[in-house]
Parts: sequence; structure tokens; C-alpha cells
Amino acid sequence: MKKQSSHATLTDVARAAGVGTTTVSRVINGGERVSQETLARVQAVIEELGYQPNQAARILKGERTRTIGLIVPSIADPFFSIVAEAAQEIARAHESLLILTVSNNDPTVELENLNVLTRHRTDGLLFAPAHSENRSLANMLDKLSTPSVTFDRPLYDSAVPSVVSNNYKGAKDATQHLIMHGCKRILCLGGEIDLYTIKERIRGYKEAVKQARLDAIVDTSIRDYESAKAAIESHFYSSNPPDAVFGLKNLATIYACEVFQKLNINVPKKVALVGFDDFELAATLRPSISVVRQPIVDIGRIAAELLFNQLLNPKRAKQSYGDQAKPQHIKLETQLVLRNSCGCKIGTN
Amino acid sequence: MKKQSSHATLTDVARAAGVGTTTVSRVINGGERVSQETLARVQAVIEELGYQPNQAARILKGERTRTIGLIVPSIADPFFSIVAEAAQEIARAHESLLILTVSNNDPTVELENLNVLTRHRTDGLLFAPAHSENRSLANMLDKLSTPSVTFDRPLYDSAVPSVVSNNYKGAKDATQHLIMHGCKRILCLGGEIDLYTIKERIRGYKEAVKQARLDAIVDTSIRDYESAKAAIESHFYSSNPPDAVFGLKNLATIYACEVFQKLNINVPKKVALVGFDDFELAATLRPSISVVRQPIVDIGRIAAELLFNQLLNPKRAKQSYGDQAKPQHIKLETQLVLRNSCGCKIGTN
DNA sequence: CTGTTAGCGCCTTCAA
DNA sequence: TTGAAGGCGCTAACAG
Repeated sequence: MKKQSSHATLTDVARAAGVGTTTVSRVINGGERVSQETLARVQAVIEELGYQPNQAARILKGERTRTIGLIVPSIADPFFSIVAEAAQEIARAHESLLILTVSNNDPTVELENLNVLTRHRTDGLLFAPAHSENRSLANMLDKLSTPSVTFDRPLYDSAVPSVVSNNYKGAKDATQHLIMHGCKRILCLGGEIDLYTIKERIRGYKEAVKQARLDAIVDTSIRDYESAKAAIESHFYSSNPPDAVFGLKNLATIYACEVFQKLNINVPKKVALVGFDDFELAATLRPSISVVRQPIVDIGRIAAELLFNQLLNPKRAKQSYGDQAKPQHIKLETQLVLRNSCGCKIGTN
Repeated sequence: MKKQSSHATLTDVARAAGVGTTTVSRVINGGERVSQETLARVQAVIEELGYQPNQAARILKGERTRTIGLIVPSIADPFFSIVAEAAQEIARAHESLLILTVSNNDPTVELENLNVLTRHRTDGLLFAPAHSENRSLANMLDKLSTPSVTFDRPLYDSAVPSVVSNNYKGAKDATQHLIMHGCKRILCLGGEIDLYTIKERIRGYKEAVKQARLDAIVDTSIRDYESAKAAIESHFYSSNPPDAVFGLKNLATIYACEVFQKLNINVPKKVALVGFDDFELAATLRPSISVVRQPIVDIGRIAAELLFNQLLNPKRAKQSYGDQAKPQHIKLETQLVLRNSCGCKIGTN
């Protein structure tokens, strides 16, 4: 009888094949310096025993763990699930595994995740920081020897590179487009004001209305359909209703669509609409919804590639903040996808 | 100078605190049998050094890895990203990490993932098998000591428990509902005929039309928008066009909507429509789309709970197929969500 | 080409 | 309440 419900070890294989452990080690690591016969025999035993090397033992010997940690606010969110898919693809190309954790945008949970991942000695870390100003997180990561890259949001005052969209310009473009359509009172609608992305988008929106000498009307009270309905009703049943809405994020835009439909407020005749973030069916809704599209796959892919670059070129890895070599901050451009909700007369489909 | 860019070890801590390694070990494992002073001193050193125990070393000592592997066809797919979120939540509750891999429904990739996860000695495995009839996979898993659970699809001829929706009944219900609306020629539209879920849904559809003595019209040629358009055109421009469509999956349904809109075929007057799987905006489209809704979160949650039950009660874990104790196969009921596309006159929103 | 051996970092007896 | 020592499975010298 063998050990109950356990895995075969390299020693087991060596014994069964009548060779030394080194030989087995050589076989599983490419089979260099091993005679054909021995190699075949050992491989047969490996097959028979269903042997798989114990990664933990390798790690202990100083090898890389071949895992990278990914911390996302939510994996059910299409944005982050697409980033995750792209990241895992790159990881796989580098023969690494992706360990997925979810932070809910909670810095405490984020820190916990970070610690667990550290215990597991992930080779690198990919994450969307809950708060971009988080001095203690920044210090911690700079001290940590684990290469890291943030995405969607930067981490200020740290040496951690980032890959984000140009939220500011995307929002400004969208707002200016509405202005070009003649809109005078543009409501900027959303929630989660603490997020870097939202702040940037609001900044872009404000810049655009300011340049056009229009009033900035910002409502960040949206949390769910109900709050969206309440907010929109209060704005549109007022004496001076908006003539356009800029949705700060996906759900805000979708809720706005639904509420307008429910209240029989015609889009785009009565109110023009542009949203941040494209979504499935944006082109199928009537009217079709104009949006600012982020290069989501690129964000995930480039962030992961940046990370593996650090892993493979450790030379620049330990630059600390303050060195003249600044961390790489990549800002990807967004694309304004014009459909009908903004007032454009673009052919359906 | 300390070792370059490496992590502090338990020995480092012990030395710095002027105690033995055993003491430090005790401190990080609850601090029993350690004097207050010593405990405080050691904790201070741990804090100062940013020490985190090396999980690999613990694993080598025989502890659980506190990781579970998740293999999904695609994480960008909303169905699987929701399952993943639910699973990671359960894992977190059990202080475990989720390692995410993507199979693309490719058995070869699936096997690779399985092997990598085995090398990492994940405590358990959660996966949606690419093919439900995969004898070698089944054998492999039965031999493997790693507790596993499949979701969305079972793995036949194996001792691996599963958590799936009642695809058969959901599809049958949907089809019968269309029949109740008076539909006589119901087109069953989709793709990926190899998948368990699709087969089951087709089975349910066929049973329903058979009971009503109607013809079964099944078209599984849908791969993308173009193929959907071609298929629908060929069916609807024929001499005997369908009066209803049953969408076998999300995208098939959505493509159908888009094509009908494009071809100016009125839903539900000209053709009734019910789809399998609910989706964001299904209620917002005009007409709103009636669907069969799966309890996705439950699938992920229950699968993960089943897995941890096995982990915590290893007694029944090693039941092999053929024992009288059959593996647990959980089938969750779906819900027919009636909106307007089927012909129901249900109030909007 | 092949085998022996010494740790990697931690936990767990066993003594003190 | 503390510490010393062995070993988990593997790899990398270092012999043969």
C-alpha cells in the first residue's frame, strides 16, 4: 500500500525506475544528459504513477512560482472580466497561472489579498487600486520585492507602473460632441465619486463645459436603478431641465436609457445621451447608444506584458520612487463611437 | 546587506528577535505558549521586516495549499464570470485562493490546465468540462486525489459531483410557452452542438414540439452575427417560414434580435422569440425579451460549497465510481421570465 | 551519463 | 515558556 490519497514524489519515481533522484529530476526538466533507455524507462514510470512535480518544493528551492496575482474590484463586471481574460492569456503564454482575488474596491480587503498573495510568493501583481491616493499601499509595494503593475487606475506616489485609459480626454470628447449638437444643459450622471476613473471623467466633462461657457451639472448619486430614476426625475421635472446626459459609466447610462423609456422622454429629440464605456447591445437598443469606448483588452494585455517585462528584465525592477527613472505610466486613448442617442443620424447597423 | 530583493524568512525574524525559530513559528500560528513579552517583540520584528510566511514551505510540510483551481471555457463570458465571482467568494470564506484558468472548451488545453493545477497541488478543482463524455478525463480525475466538482456540465462515468441547470426542462418550458401562444413552426437556433447544455436544451425543445405534434426545426449553424443573419434569412425568406424562434443561448438570441430588427421582421407579431439565458438589457430592448433564466450565482456558490464540503469531510471523498454511494449530481431549476417577445402582453418594466 | 548530498523555509516532535 | 533537530520534495553542486 502506498501512502493514502497522496501524490507520487520524485523519490517514488526514482525508486520505481531504479535510478537516482537526480536522473528523474533531469528527465522532468528536459531530459538532458540522460541516456535514451533511462529516459524512456523513467518517463514510463512517471506516466504510470501519474507523477506531477510538486511545485511547492521547486519554489522552496528558489524557483519562480509561475503565478501572478490579479486583484480586481469585481470579476462579474464585464470590464474586469475582459481584463482578466486578457491577462490570463498573457500569463499562460509565459507558462504562469493567474490567481484571482476580488477587492470590492475595499482597501482593507485589498490589503488582505495583497498579503495572501505575498505569502504565496506570486511572481508579480496586477491590480486596480481601490484608491489612487493610498500612501501606505504605495510604500508597501515599493518595499515589496514583487513586481507590480496597476491597471484602470494609477497608484500615486509609487514606483508602480500603470496602464489606464485617457478618461479625461474621452469624457471631454464626449461632452464636446454633445455641445456640438447644440446641447446647453448637459447633466453628468454617475456614482462612485471616489474612483480615479470617475474623477478623471468628471474633470474632462467640466473642462468641456467650461470651455463652452456652460454650466456644469454633476449628479453622482446613482447607485442603482431606483436612485437613477429619482435623480433623473428630479432633474427633468424641474423648471430648467437638461437637454443632454453624459453617463459616467456603463450602468449609469443603461439606467438612464431605462428611465427615459419609462418616463417617455424621447432620446435624442428631448435629451441627447452619450455614455462612458461601450456595452453589448448598445448598438441594438433604439435609439442606439453613442459611447466612449475603452480599449479594454489592450489594458489587460499591456498591463500583463509590462509585468512580465519586469519579471524578465529585473534590472530596472527595483527603481524606487524618486530615482530619475520614473515608472512607466501608459495612457491609452479612447474612441468616441457615434450612434444615434447623441443626435447623430447614423445609419442603423 | 541582506539578500537581494528577497523575502524575509522565519529564521531572519528569529535572529532579529533573538529567539529560536520555534518561537517565531508559534507566534505566527496563534501565539500560544509564548510569553507576552516575547510575543510582542517577535510581532514587532515581523512588522518591521514585513515578514510573510512562505506558503511553499508550509505546503511542503503537508499543509493544504489553500488554493482551489477553477477552469472555465472563458472568463469574459458573463455566465462564467458570475460563477467565478461566486466561487471566489466561497473560497475566500474558507481562506482559500482561486486560481483561474481558461480552457476555450478545448480538451487539450483543459488537460494542460489540469496538470498545471495538479503541480500546484490545489486543494480542489472546480471546472466546466469541455466534453461531458471524456472517459480519459473521468478516469484521471477518479484516480487523482484532488476533490473536484463540475458545474454547468456533468462529467459522465466518473465520481465527480456536478451542479448544473435543468437545461432540458428550461428549454421544454420555453418551447411549450411558445406553443401555448399558438406558434406552429418553432425554429431552434444556436451553435456549439457539442456542449452538454446545448444538447440538453435541444432535447427539451424536441420533446415539447413532439408532444404538440409539431415539426422540429433545428439550426445549429450560428457562430457569429453573419452566420446568424444568413441562417435567419434562409429560414424566413422560405416558402414556409417559422413563426417563432427559440434561442439556444444568449448570443443566438441577441443576434436574432438584431437580425429581425435589421430585416424589419416584427417581434412578436411576425415571429415570437424566447431565449435561453437572461441578459442585461433583455428587459430594456423593445420588445423586451422573454428568457429562461438560470440561477448562475447558485451554480457557482453550490459547486464551491460542495467542493469545500469534500475538503472538510474527506471520509466520502474517495468513493470511486461503482461504489453504491453515487456522486452527488445537483440539478437546479430554471425560471421562465416572461416579457414581450414571446407575445405576452406584460407591462413594460 | 549517473548518483550522493546538502539545503530551500517551515512545522513538529522531543527535550530542557 | 523555550530551543534544537529532522524532514517535507526538489534541484544543484559535486563527485564518480
